[in-house]
Amino acid sequence: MSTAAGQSQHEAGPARPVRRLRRAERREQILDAATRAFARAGYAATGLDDIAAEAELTRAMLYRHFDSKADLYRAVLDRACTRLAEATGADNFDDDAIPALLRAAAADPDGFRLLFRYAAREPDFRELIDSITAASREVGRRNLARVIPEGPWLDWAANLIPAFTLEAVIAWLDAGQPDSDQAADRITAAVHGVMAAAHPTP
Amino acid sequence: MSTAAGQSQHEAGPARPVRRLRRAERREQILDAATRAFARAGYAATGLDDIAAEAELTRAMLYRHFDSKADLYRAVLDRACTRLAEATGADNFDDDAIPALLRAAAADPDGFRLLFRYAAREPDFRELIDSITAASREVGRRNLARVIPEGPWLDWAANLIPAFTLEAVIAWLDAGQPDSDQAADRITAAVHGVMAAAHPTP
DNA sequence: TTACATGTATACTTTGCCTTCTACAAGTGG
DNA sequence: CCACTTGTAGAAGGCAAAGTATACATGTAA
Repeated sequence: MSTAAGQSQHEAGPARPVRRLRRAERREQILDAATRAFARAGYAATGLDDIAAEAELTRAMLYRHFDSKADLYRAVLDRACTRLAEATGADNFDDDAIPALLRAAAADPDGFRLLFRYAAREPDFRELIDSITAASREVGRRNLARVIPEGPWLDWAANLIPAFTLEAVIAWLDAGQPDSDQAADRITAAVHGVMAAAHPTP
Repeated sequence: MSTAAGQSQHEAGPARPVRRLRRAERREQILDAATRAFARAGYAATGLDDIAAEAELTRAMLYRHFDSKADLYRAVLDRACTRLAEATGADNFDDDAIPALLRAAAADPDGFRLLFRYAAREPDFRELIDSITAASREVGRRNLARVIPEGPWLDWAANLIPAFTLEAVIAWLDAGQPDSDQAADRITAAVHGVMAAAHPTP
């Protein structure tokens, strides 16, 4: 029976026809799946089996596209960083900064969450997004330095405001991305509120 | 030479006299060290060797006090939760909530950071602090429900405000814990700023 | 001084998961 | 038809870190 005419896999069900993709497309599809999988639990807590399952492939295929788990993760993070940079543009924190962030987050929610909820806290990979976070902190600090004197409170505000902005964007994703124009207004207002509170005294 | 009269350890240096503690105290000291070690990189990225080194003990001793790495981690988190609950009191988010949070964070900075920077994102242990975060979200939601209509924006604000408060406290720890009274004022003001921004229209 | 709790030191086993390898099946294009 | 690519299936291999075991040293208290 089983050795008769070679049936595809395990003779289960109506024999799904096996999706074939060309190399470059499969690579992208794997990156998509890996982004989703990693975004659920971070690097360490995500096994290659989870990723393979998410991509509906075997583990072996992952190794035909990436040298190692770390390599795959780096590729995922790199792509997410690139997309983020593209979607936000080289905009140096002018008034369009927050709408740009929202666009970026909406364009790649899993990548966004992965970058800022997990990768930012993973010692081995933090460096990959440090350029971004360091830049935003620096810009924030320069803006704040006009109204807050040098000292621990400036440090506090300069760290807090970018972190808060990201939290607000992620909370917006979690809330189902309602009305992005309104979201931009609310987040902008909230950031101003935090900045006002960061002042020493009125 | 080396086999002469049994010298304590490896004949290195002036033979540190070996700190002996009674079981309960050693346990606490291990929990302290483990809290510091885990607070640097989270559960997965911290080895038992890191903890042993931090505690200035051998790995073997860790197993005389805890059954496993997971058991040790749970003990660390439990203690941090307990301390947090004690330091904040059962105060249901009245005006003293933020000063209480600052007191708690100052009393156990490593535990505080560990709970909210790492444990909150670790699938296997998230449950241990969920009672806390869920409660704070719920209280926040009830307060907000008076000024924000039911819907995604209420969800957004109810998630964001507790997260923001914690970020603000951690940023205060990172900034060197300057003047906790002023910190309470600024964070309270900032929270109000965020709440104001969360309203639909002025 | 004897018994025990606390500690060091180090070698060993186990386990989980990444990683590699082999064998085979089936679409695709020249 | 044939070479090539893309795919499955599953068995080993290998390694790092968790966990176990044994032997010995030394304060402390009955």
